[in-house]
Amino acid sequence: MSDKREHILIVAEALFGEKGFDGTSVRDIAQQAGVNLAMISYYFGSKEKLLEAMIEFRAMYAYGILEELNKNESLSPWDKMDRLVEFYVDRILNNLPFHNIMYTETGTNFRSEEIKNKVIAIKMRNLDHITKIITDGQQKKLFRQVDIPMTVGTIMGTISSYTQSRAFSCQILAIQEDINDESFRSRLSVRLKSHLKQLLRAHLDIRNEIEPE
Amino acid sequence: MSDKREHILIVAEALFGEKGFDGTSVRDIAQQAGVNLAMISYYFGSKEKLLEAMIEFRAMYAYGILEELNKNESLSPWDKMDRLVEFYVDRILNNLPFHNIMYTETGTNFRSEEIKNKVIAIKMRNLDHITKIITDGQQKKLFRQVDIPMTVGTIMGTISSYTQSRAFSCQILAIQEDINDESFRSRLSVRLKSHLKQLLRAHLDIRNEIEPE
DNA sequence: GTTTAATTCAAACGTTTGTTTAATTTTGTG
DNA sequence: CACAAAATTAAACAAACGTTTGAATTAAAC
Repeated sequence: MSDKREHILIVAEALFGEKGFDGTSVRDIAQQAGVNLAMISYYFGSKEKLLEAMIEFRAMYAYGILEELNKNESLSPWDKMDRLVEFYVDRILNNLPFHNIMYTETGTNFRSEEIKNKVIAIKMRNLDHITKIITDGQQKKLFRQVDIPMTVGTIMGTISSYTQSRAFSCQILAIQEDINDESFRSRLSVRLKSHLKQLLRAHLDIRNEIEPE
Repeated sequence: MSDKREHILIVAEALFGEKGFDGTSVRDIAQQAGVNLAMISYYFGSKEKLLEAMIEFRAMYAYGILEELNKNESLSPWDKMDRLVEFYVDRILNNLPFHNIMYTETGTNFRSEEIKNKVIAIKMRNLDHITKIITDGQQKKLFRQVDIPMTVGTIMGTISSYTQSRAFSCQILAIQEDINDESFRSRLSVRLKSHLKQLLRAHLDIRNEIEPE
């Protein structure tokens, strides 16, 4: 992939993440990227194809890491869950613009069938990996019976609920608003990881099986 | 509020929820509502003010219910948490279009300072109510020490992660896609409530306090 | 019934939108 | 250097955008 093409993708990612797909014009992108307006059509064909290319571009990002985690025999299911939490929090916080796009632009109706299929494929892959870890823990009599897709929704949803708006998160979490982005992400990261680990430990522990009332 | 004004608001809500604020034109709204294009400016002043009016309109919605729940002395903290889950799941599933707008349109940068303040005010109010319930449970030695704002994020985030896209949710939850909206919401409701109650029971129970390692 | 205010309307306003064109410059190749 | 392909440009395109206008209609008040 040419440098310029990639540069446009990264600039567009920041703009889409900030102002949304419909809220960003191709002129915005061209100007911010320092290229001629016509280059977007030239490289991608259309604005929508650009979004598609962006998803393709970022989807490659995490391939392998989860596979590796799953195959690692030396880690207990508990360790794997902890690492899973760390992986997702880090990945999302380090790719906030793209995550915001996924979060925002995949609403009720997807922009195109291609985009819809790509996004769903990514999410299904995630679900598969987490499912393997949890069922493994269940077979080893460490984890109790839980609704696995819902548990995945809880992990992703908790992270997402604090990555959509800085102003909002600072207010709720009592973080001063004027710290820089790096510090904000770092504080949010610590807090999310610690909460999610504690939450999942209680949620999954077989000793916390609900007694029939 | 005049009938026509309210009718425009409801139509706009459905459209914004489906196609986003920027993705919906005032002409779309006018046509769908069966009113003249100029009536939107006439009633609301502008498209953005319409969104503001919509938030105002819906924000009134839940006032009182949470206050009542909190004051109810006959309910245990556990009961209150269960009712809280039911309340939020029901409220969000019964107002999916509006919830999608809040979910989508309050991204990194809000559309205006007024809207930002309104939305944050609503969320802070929610946080306050849940905080009261949880701290009450802690004082009664039923709940353990948890990160309350994060716990709220978990509740809201879990629900939101399955209300953004029907296609996606059906796929993940293994629900056939061709059932009607009513049935979909009903099945999702049951599953969300059961998962969240089980999750929070384990998460909050003081008997699940983490032993220092 | 007359007058005043509120509502509705078709039409037009000036911008901005995504995309295309056709000419020009740059680059790579023999 | 010469030539073809790729990259870049300014300009223009039609369509869609949010908003405003001013006349026409309806409703309310006296």
